[in-house]
Amino acid sequence: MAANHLYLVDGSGYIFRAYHRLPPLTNRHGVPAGAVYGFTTMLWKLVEDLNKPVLSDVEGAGGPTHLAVILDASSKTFRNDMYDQYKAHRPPPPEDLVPQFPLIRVATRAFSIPCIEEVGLEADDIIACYSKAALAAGWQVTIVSSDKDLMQLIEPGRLDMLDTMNNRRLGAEHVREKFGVAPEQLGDVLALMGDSVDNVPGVPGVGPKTASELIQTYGTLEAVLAAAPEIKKPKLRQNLIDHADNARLSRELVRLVCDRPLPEPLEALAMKGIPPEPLKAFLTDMGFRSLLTKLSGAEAATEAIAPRVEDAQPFVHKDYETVVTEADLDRWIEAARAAGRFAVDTETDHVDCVRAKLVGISLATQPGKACYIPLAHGDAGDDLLAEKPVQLDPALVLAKLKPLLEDPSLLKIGQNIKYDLIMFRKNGVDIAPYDDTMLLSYDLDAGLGGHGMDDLAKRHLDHACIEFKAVCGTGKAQVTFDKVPLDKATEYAAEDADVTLRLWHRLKPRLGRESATRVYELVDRPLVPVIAEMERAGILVDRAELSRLSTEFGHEITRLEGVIHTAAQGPFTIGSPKQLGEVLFDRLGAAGGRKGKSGVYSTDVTELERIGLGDDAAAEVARLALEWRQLSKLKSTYTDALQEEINSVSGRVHTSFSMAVAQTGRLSSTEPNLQNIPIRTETGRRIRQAFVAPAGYSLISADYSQIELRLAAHMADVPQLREAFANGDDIHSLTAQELFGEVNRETRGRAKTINFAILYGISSWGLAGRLGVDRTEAQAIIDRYFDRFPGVQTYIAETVAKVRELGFVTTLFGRKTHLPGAKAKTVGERQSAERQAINAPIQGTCADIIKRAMIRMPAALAEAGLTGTRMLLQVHDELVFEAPDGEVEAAKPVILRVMAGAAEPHVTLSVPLGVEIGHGPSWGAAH
DNA sequence: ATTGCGCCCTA
DNA sequence: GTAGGGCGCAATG
Repeated sequence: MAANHLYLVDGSGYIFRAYHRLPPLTNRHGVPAGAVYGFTTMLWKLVEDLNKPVLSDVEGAGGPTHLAVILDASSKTFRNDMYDQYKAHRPPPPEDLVPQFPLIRVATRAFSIPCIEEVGLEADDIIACYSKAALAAGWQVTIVSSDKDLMQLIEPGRLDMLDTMNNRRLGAEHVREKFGVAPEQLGDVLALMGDSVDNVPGVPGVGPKTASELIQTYGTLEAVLAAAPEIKKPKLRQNLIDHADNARLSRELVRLVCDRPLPEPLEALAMKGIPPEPLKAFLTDMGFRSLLTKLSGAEAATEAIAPRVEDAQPFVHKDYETVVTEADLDRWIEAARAAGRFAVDTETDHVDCVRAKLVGISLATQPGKACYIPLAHGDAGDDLLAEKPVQLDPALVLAKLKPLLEDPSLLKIGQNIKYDLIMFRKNGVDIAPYDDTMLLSYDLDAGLGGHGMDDLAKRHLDHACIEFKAVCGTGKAQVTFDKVPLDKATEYAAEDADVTLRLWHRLKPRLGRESATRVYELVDRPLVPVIAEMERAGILVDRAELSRLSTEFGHEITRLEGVIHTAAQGPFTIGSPKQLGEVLFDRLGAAGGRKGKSGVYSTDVTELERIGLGDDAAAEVARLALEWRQLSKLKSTYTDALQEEINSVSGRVHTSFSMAVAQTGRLSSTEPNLQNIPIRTETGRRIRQAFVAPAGYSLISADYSQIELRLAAHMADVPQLREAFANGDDIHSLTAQELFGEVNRETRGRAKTINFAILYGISSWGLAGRLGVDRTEAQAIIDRYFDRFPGVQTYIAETVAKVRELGFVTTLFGRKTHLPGAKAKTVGERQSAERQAINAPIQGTCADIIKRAMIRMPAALAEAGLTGTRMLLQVHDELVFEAPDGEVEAAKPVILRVMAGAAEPHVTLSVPLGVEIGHGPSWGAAH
């Protein structure tokens, strides 16, 4: 006899998750409806399963015979009587989610499905009550939710949970995996760990891991509390003793109530099929055209208002293949050809791609269908791998893959494909054409979160990738990927390719819909091979010179230490802001002194300079400490560190440019950061002089002159500024003349500060601080600026209006920066977002323009026959080249032309782009 | 061994 | 007031 199977949908939980997972759609009335759309499709799928005996992916789990949606009726429940702080700090739901709550009830009614809520009970409790009743009647139960509190109810074979976003069944094994205990012990774990969102106190210092370990060791919460005095770790022991009451309270808070009378009898939840009305009316009203089409079985709607929701499939690591035979390799290559596009990922033995060796390659041809081709596992010989595993010959694999990876009719998809491009280039393979999911995400969602694979898998697939740490270990025990056994390596590497392919399916279709195609195709995607080549080239540094500077700085630092300790009447750690502050203010009695939030005196430059004006011991220490700070900064960050960064293979320094980190579209540089090499002080500039060209070569430095101000003049349409740039006039002098009626050193300096303040999103408070005037005076200056340059005021007003309305701003090339803070609750946060909104289009357009110049540069140099000239670095508005001495003079006009014309033809500026260029034996000399 | 903070280098 | 990365210290595990 087929047992009844009750499905209980956690409606409130679902809508919160759907809201954060799905795009912010609005229905045809302009009401936000993304979460409702998700909810509707989810119900649809559940209902469809009604007539299927078994869900395809789970053995024995049938579709529903009974179904209800459970909602929270009110925010106050009996738990608030127990503990008034319960859920007290939970932030209010987002503004565009609020109108969707009532629509959930409307949607449920449209399906003619019961919708149950009860005042004073949370949805979780109602679900518990129904679960208990149904189990008692011998029914199967499935709770449609992924809420951890509800996992307490799981009973093997009788009650499971369904995560519809992942299409994943959650059983006792899931609880065991996630919390290390059986479902019936979960309440004790949850009580110990607490929940910051619901404000369940738990025990301080006890997180999921410790809670799980304690319950695993002692069995129950009471047993843990009883054994507390014997626990070894002193802090944990004390916390358990001190907060035993909180733990018991938490236990009651997480306990689900299951003994209340049912609002509706079980039989009232029977599925009787879905009448076409009122469902059809609901779908029409909401404008869910694709679902409407499904319902009426008519022709496909030409343009559905909602995106097609990809059927989420679980990640099954055991299905990934390890390819070690030629026949298997051929089969995968054939599958990739047949698919027309596939994801590819390389595994290496080093993050540094100059030294890295290719260890393996993974491919994914369909979601869930991926393989790993190991090439060099166990080559080094080691303990983990007793003997070198059987693998295909790397040369053979590369020879077979080359036609595939270079086939112009096949799209290669990578996540941060710059790395793979470099690795394959080193092995004689030039991947083309390609897509990069990291850059797709960056161009769609900059400002909404990270763009690394783990971030994206979490955000779009609700999937936690296997951690690299879990495969290769961490710290001293860390091994390189070639030491990893093939089965583990396959799970990790193939998953990467699988995730990448699935992400591409989610992201690529959005590009056109969300107007990101232009910046992706015109700016970021074509930049990848250019940057790859710059990183591969690296720059030469004079190790001996850096070493000399290190020694020199070191001696001076030692000398200063002696003098400082004498003046301070005793030794202390000068590098510790805490100790320096205490010496200056408490021991030597310096006046003033402001403490930060961690209770430490501020000892930053402004503070030390202020103290240094005096003539007592504190002033002397402050002045000397400034010198000490400068030298130790230069030594530790530059002269010492840069020597370590010289690559043992190339003898040069290879930075890594991150293409998807900065919110505005800029690049960033790491390991080492070559975008913050000193230039402002004479001592600092000596470090720039250690960046050199090899014998017979020179370095060329070309930078845009005041590009951000020029772009502001164009974007805000300020005639005086535009003319001044066209005539080559001094822009700060002009501003001084307009604002103060006369130009001298002082007014020009103030005008310069104000011009920068505009670019950074002006505030009277901030400008006041910079100019050393009071707020009223700063505001008066701003008013005068707006009066003289009304276009600036309009630009700011329009930009702020735009970010408030749309939540993002755009550059002239269409690059978006999302600023969710513009809709934040606090004024401070909103104002901060507004300043970012004012700056991002300017800074971002500058980034777009120099990127366009970089993309065109290699071909322009090649066309001019300059085969020896290479672009090495980008520093936001500057490009650094290395050129044979014989090519320098010919290269300069090419570089100038490309940079000055970089916006054209896609963007036409009303101001010229000025470029300054110089060359010399070192970077310092080229300026 | 990892993490947050204060500080400071760049455009 | 914008955008970044990295160092040493001091407090965690």
